Amino acid sequence: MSITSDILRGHTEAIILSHLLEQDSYGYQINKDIMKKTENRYELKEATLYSAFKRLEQAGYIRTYWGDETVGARRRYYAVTENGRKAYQSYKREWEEAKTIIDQLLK
Amino acid sequence: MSITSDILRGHTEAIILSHLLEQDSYGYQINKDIMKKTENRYELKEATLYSAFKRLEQAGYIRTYWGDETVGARRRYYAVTENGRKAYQSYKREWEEAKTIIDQLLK
DNA sequence: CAACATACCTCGCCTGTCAAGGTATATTTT
DNA sequence: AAAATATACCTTGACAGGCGAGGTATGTTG
Repeated sequence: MSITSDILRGHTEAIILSHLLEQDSYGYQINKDIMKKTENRYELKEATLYSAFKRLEQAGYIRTYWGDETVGARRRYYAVTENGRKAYQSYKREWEEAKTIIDQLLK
Repeated sequence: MSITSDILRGHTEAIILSHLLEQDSYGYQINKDIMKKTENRYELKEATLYSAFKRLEQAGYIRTYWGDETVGARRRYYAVTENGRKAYQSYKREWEEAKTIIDQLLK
């Protein structure tokens, strides 16, 4: 991993929501997907992931259900709710604004 | 202020260094300048500012000296060191990479 | 003379990250 | 068959940065 977590801090929830908007998924898979998407430049650590799930669920942005695996370990799937969809749009706008501001300040 | 602090977190030191690279300055002024530069969309809170100064000085990225004001309150000026200049370049590269990664993940 | 602006600074809480640990099942290697 | 690895879940507690709230001192303005 080459990116320090403090810079990514605060984006975890948006990253998860974005990923779940593509399709429902589960913790272990999301962790692997993020690494793959970023070619190992960024890893969303498991502990970070699960604490974000908790916040997202409490906020009503995601809901969960158990997969019906007949083989292998059980999987807890996550799905974005309607409120989550809206929250994602808001996160995204915030990111665009933050990007502009930081770019302005780091000249 | 419209940008949440968690998104800006971790950029404080880079923002300060960038500002000081333009010219030496002091706490109160930097605080005002950042607000002006961002048209009040972002405020670097004083407590945040001073704790960042401490870290930057401890890291050897800035040095300080007292202004020679004959009127008004005394001012503690900050100046970027050579190491600070290098650190800034590093922060900047990190920011560019983080930007790419987040843009990739928030589709 | 009260209020506000300039200028400095500290303390302690809050929150997100994550190392380290744990559980259980399935597959692959020795 | 035992050991190692991979898949999958989860919690605890430490740590660090941000910042609200508070403090000090001087100068200016209504």
